[in-house]
Amino acid sequence: MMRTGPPPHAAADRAEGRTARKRRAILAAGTTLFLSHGYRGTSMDEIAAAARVSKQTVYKQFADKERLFAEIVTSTVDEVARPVHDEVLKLRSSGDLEADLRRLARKLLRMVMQPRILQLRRLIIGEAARFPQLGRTFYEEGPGRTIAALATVFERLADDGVLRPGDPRVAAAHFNWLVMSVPLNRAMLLGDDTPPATAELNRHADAGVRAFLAAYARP
Amino acid sequence: MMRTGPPPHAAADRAEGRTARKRRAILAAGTTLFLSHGYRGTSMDEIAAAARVSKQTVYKQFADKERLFAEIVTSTVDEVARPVHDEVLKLRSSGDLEADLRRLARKLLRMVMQPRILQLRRLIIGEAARFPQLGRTFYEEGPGRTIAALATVFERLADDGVLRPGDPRVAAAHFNWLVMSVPLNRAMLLGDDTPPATAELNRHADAGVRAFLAAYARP
Amino acid sequence: MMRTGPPPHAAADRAEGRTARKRRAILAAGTTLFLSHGYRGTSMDEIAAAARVSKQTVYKQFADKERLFAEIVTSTVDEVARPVHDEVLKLRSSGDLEADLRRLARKLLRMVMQPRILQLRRLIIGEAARFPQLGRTFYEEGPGRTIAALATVFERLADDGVLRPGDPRVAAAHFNWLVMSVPLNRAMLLGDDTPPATAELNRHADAGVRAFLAAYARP
Amino acid sequence: MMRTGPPPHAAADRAEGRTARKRRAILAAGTTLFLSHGYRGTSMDEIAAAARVSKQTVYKQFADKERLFAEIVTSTVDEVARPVHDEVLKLRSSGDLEADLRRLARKLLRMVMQPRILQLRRLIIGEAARFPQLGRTFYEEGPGRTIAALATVFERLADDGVLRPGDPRVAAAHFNWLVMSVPLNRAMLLGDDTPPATAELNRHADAGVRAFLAAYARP
DNA sequence: CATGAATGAGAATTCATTCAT
DNA sequence: TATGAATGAATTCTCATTCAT
Repeated sequence: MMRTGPPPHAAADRAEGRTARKRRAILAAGTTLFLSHGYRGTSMDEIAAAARVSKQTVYKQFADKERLFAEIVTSTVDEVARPVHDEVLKLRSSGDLEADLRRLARKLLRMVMQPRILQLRRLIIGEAARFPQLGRTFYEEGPGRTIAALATVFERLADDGVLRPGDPRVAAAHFNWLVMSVPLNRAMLLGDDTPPATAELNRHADAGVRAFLAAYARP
Repeated sequence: MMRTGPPPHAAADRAEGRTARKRRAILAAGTTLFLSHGYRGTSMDEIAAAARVSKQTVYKQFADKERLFAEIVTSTVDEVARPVHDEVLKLRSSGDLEADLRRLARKLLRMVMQPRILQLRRLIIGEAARFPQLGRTFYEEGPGRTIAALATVFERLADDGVLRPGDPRVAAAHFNWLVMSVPLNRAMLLGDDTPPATAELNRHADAGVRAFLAAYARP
Repeated sequence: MMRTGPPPHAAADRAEGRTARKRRAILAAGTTLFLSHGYRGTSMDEIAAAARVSKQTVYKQFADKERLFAEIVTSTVDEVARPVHDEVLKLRSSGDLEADLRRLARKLLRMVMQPRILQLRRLIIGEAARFPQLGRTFYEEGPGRTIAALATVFERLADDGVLRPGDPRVAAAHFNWLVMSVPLNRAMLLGDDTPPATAELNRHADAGVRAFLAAYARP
Repeated sequence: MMRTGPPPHAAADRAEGRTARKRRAILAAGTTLFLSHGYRGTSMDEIAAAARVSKQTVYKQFADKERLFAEIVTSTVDEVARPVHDEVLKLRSSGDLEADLRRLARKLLRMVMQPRILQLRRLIIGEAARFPQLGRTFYEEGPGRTIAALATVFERLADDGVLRPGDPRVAAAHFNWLVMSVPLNRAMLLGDDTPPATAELNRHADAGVRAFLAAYARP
């Protein structure tokens, strides 16, 4: 938001900004509505009204509902996947592996259990038949990327003799799902997006890490 | 409703049977359609047509679409959950724990990855916001029940010194998701319901069992 | 309209008749509207309203607008083409060829210049790009059939030495268009469907016949 | 419109030229679109987009869609009618009347069967109810003018004893339609604008001329 | 009781035309 | 003057549900 350099002409800025601003408003309104009422449960009328924009403007910016949906989902995936992945990349061995993994697991779990991500996951799963590409994108940018990054780390730890030898991708996947599966599946199915108490999430994370280390750490 | 004269048993039976048959036809048609096109993607017209029944008949049997949907999902959950649970109950220690768990894991995974169950899970997740009760039912009759049954078994195994002591419900949940999470999450998101080759599923099951035993078996 | 034979059950008749009656009302309303405002100039709403029928009923009977249009045009073509063709078939040599042809020409021209047929032809030509099949049908059932029937007659007349030898289909086409082209093209383009006075039409018909005989009759 | 200061000729010229160029672009785009999709099948948006011009510019130049359409059709009629009429005017008796008429007939028929003219005729006929004036213009500048010019020629030929005496306008109309009707009506109805092979057109033209001469030439 | 029709609303999308910048 | 947004209605088609026969 901080501008360095010469300020552009005010008029041009306002002119160019208006379209962009409307576009962003449409995306924001659509995101909220799609996430909470699903693809078919959201009408283009509602989106236009929520964005305080005419229906024509919506259709001028996005060819049709499918494409608006795809764009919204894709960009939301990007938006929510990035911080998760960043967290994985921050993993550094400090000597105390359990503490490190526990910190990571807690962080990841808390992120993944955010209402927005739960809704997004539910939305994508519910529309996977109609929009398989979106599911693929979510998988690759989400769990796929996390597991791949963890695998790289675990491979080094195995080389260093900290973890047992074996396919690091299997270990990574097991780590990921040991930490997340219990609360995540529960949330997916129960439709309750208010995140559980941090303490509870931590318990799940810690239990997962404990099982993971018992299975994969060098004795 | 009042019958005068001798009720011809055969006729009454046939009459009642016809109603029941139509009811079943509606449920069957609705199941197929809801599973493949979702709640909003399926119209009452389509269901009536597919069941070769008039719309009035549908509305005579089921108050409205929501109730028809709920009944269909509930009974489908029952139908698919029972064999899974039966499988868990068959678990008996034969002395070779790894072989026993492996057999169970393979069996469970193959069941859970059936197209019908994948579709059902997706349907329920996608509609969890509108029909939270259905998600709860699915959870309780599905993973919840499996994990609870496993927990009972694992508790005994811990008492017998075969498994390490600890909360058996955590162990059961970890077992369940170690076996299923990788292929299940992939299938949920990729929207591909053609089940993976048995060999591949077996690999996932076996890897899950191996990790589970490494983590939870008494050394 | 006269009924011979046993009158059907009143109830069944009324019941079966209702759907058929509505269907006919839709076709009638659609015919009028399409003929006078064209395909795009007529809305399904208008048709339903004019037929005093709900939109649903229209869509239950006809899958979509295109198919309703095709059905209407096809059946109107049948309806208007039959009497024209019947007229051609009535042609009999009475010894006075000129009188026979003149009578036929006048009859045909008067029929072809009926407002309904002019409108139909205009409608089909205007939509020929979108509905080429309809144009083909009109051509085959209309001019095509007339010319083919005339060709058969002319062939016999040539064999009898009344007409000059030569391709009878060319002679038939020339007869047809010599009689019709002048008033027909004028009407097509001027958009005026009030038929010219009979006297004027007769002049066109007679002039066409005269030219035809001068060209094709044995001297 | 009032210019103050020294008018930079170049700039003014460029400015005026730009407007004119845009106007021509709009006309060109509209012509293509109207000819191929009809009046109602073409939107002002499409025209503006195809002309690479803003919608405002279109409305600045043409009051509304009807007027734009009328202008386009009128000018297209002018454009396509002129060469046809020029051809008629070139008719000179070379002593061999049949050869002269045959050459003219072939030329005329080939012109009239150009895709652009077929489309234009279809467009005008299809919209004759809404835009009768356009049909009148087309008729007068097209067949009307051709026939009138031919009539002048035929009158002289009759005076010279080459053609039989009689109303030269009737002879001219018969000539015109004997040559054109068969392929033209076929094309109008079948909606196929790819012109028939020249050889086929020539056959139609020659057959028309032959019949015309048999009917109208002095023996 | 079951069929077809009706209802009344709402979906996505498009249109011609006009403001506002 | 020209651009994008807005308007406001219309179009095709579908839906869940309810009468009427």
